[in-house]
Amino acid sequence: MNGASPAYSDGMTRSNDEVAELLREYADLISITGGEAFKARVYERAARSIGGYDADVSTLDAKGLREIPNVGKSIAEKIVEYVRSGSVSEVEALRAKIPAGVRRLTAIPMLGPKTACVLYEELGISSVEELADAIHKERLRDLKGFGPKTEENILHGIELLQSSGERVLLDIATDLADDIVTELSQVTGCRRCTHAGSLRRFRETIGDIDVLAAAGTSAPLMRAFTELPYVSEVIVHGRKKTSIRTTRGLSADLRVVPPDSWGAALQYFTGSKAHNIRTRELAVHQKLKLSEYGLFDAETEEKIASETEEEVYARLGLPWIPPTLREDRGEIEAGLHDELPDLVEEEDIRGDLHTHTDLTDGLAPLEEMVAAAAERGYAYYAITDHGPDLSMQRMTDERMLAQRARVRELDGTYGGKGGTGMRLLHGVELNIDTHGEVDWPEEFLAGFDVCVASVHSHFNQGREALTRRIVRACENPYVNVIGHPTTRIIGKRPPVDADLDEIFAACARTGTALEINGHPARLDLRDEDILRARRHGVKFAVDSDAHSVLHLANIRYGVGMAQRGWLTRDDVINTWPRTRLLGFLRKGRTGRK
DNA sequence: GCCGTTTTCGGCCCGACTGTTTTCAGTCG
Repeated sequence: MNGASPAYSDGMTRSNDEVAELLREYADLISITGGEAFKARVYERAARSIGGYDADVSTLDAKGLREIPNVGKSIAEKIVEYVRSGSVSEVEALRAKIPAGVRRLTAIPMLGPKTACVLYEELGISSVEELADAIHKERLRDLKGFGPKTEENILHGIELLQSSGERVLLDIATDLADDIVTELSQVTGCRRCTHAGSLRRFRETIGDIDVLAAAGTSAPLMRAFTELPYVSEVIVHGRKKTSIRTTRGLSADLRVVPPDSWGAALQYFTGSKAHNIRTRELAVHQKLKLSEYGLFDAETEEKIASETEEEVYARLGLPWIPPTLREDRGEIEAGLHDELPDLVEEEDIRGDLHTHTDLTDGLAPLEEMVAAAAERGYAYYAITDHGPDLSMQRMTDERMLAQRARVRELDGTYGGKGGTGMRLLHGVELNIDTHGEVDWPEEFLAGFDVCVASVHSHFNQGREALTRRIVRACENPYVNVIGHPTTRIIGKRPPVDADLDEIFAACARTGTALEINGHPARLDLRDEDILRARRHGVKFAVDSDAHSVLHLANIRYGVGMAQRGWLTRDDVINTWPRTRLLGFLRKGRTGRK
């Protein structure tokens, strides 16, 4: 419930996303009407499976639908009904009983389905506004279980909801988490401290920061945590767990555990919730019990494993599962069959294929960017400033050729004797115009080592035109990488409405890589699209799209996204040795050296 | 309502914290 809803309205909702949202709503309505809890959970699970399923549910029959995990006879029938008629009678029946505003009440922190149900049935409250009004008129006083403190909490919750702390981007959350971990690590008695939660899993946006610490006594850590300079409010304050709200709009949880529980606690606190439920079920089936304190024999309570994550997973019959896979998207099954992917890691990245300099809209001169890239230990590095189509960048043939000459010189310095061995590629970020054409004719493009091509404008062209436009760019024999393929800006601009499967097929067919852009506001492609593209046999380029020296480090977020898309080194062209990469970049071109 | 190297029926994750209900339900992660 109250999961991550994107801050923008998504123009390209897939049938799967529509169905998933409908099932989530049904699950909430079951909870609110006092239905069986496990039934609601099944619908939530099915919603998640469908959202992450690669085939479009509107193209599947009942038999095909039932192959989706957690989808059985009943849910398959509902999906068929939805695809055929646009609605599901049983969902409509509950909608008729429970106004939409009642479900909305559960978005208030600390107000769940049970409370929403009581408020509606006893007082007829069916919107957040009515609830605030009722509290001010003291109408909640007569209800059993509602005291003055509860009223106060609800009012405060409404305030928070209305000034809603949006989920924040990965870099913002990372900075705050690093800061908290650094501070707490210095507290006397702190044996270990790290961040966990969705940040450790590299989710694209972060709702709150989870920090785990190991210590014999928790009090000094809890105190230090609540006394951090940017704490605006202490939400809960206990011996084992404390939650704060910060002035940076993010809240943070601290859990303190005994040092010998570290592994089990880290496993628990990393999540996801769905992954934890699956691992705990796995434990139950083996007559074990898994909690944040360890893996125990269910009967004797004897502790079996707890010190490291590896041990805990091993005793469940699983290899260690990388945090980026822990979303219950098949990683448990893959682990049981020893079929987990050997994920690409940041150290595997041999070079960045999409970066800018101050020749166009970057901040740093070529020499500084190249020096910083060499510092990162790259084996190769591409400079890809904008072409002339983005006219504000004032690019000309002459400027581009002059940059190339300088790149070749620097390549001699770095790649030659006495250099770091890093080889430079001269590239460009082309603009894909409304017809799928790019900035220069083929003769000029032939001079580049690598061409990234991206959509920068006319995002609302319509699905067919946009799809054709990007497919056309893939078919250009000089275009090697489609940059930030959906052009989304998280929280600001929705992804373009295009037929991604058609684009993925075109990329696979033409030998064009899809970019995984590591800029924290882009993260484009996102994880679910990567999973789908991978099944088409597409290759990927994980890039920083750096416009400054500092932003070269953003490639780590791209790697996080690639891992969430289950990618291995073989899937990512910029992990390849230079000769293999150059072979890929030659694409289908003829007559090129 | 789904699911099965302990089950086609009988199960369905686990613990912390809060407020108020003197023993626990609700919510969260």
